[in-house]
Amino acid sequence: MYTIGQVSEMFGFPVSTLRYYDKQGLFPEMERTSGIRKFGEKELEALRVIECLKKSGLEIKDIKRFMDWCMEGASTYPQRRELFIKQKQVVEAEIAQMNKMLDMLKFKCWYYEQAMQDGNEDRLKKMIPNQLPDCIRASYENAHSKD
Amino acid sequence: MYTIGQVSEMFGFPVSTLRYYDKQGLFPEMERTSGIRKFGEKELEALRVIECLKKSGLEIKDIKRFMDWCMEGASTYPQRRELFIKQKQVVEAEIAQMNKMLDMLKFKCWYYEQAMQDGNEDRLKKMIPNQLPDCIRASYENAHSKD
DNA sequence: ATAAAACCTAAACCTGAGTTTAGGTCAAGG
DNA sequence: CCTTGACCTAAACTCAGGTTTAGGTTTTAT
Repeated sequence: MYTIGQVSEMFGFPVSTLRYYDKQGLFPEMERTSGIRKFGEKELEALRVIECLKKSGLEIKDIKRFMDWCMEGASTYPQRRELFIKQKQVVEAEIAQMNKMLDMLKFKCWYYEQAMQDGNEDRLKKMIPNQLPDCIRASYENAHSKD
Repeated sequence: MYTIGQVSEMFGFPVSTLRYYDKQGLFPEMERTSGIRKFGEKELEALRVIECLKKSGLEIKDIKRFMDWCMEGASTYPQRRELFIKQKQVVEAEIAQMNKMLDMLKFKCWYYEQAMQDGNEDRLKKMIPNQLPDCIRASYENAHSKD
């Protein structure tokens, strides 16, 4: 069993955030001794899930709904499974998008490297895509394609 | 040259958001004819960069700073390059994290699939990591490792 | 026994990123 | 011409997700 301060250290969340999550109902089974919160293995696993679902873009109230399902027992397995399937798709789409952003960023890094060498952007601005070096053209085209 | 409504269509941003970005100074060179905004190629490229930098987690005021650098000319190439190098690292780290989240989500999908088959979580809860099927154990371990 | 450190609550406050509203102006088609 | 839809502004509003504050209790170390 851990105190809120220890959990804060372990996960790198401020204490105020853990209290806030608790208030939002994200630790429905947390115990207390004379008012003081006791985080057990259940709460640590909840925090791992919270971290994951938050990073995948879910709102607190939807995470709360998931915790409610967990309290409701076996009858909600289908909903919980559906949630994770959906978030898996969301994250896969996000990674794909991030990779596109990465291409844009790589292109811009190269672009400003060139601009610094040239002292201006004249040559770059006149350049058409097929004059780009191979390793950069792919990134450029990916970054400038629609969707 | 495009109107704000056309650009809204092209990029899928609400008109109010484009006006908001303009107000925040993200289109420093935008022209107008009798008060009406005219989006040219410069503004479209700015929007592509805005999209990219926002998705990489940059705040509006930092994007504004970048636009200011663009107005200042060749002397700010180093700062602009640094910005893109840093954001590239940020996005790379984010992708790595997303992949970890994905492993957690895959594990949870499998977990609830099993729970539905079993009708309860008894078997799953007693299971220790090396009893997991190979294809899931890797995800589980990745998802539960620190950092 | 006592003082410092860590815990507690409720409620006010903050921030970023827009959105909405109210009241007007502009331009393209009939 | 004139109307209708798209445009304009300033300012107020919204919302999620916390953080801060004020005032109090509990635990821990000396």
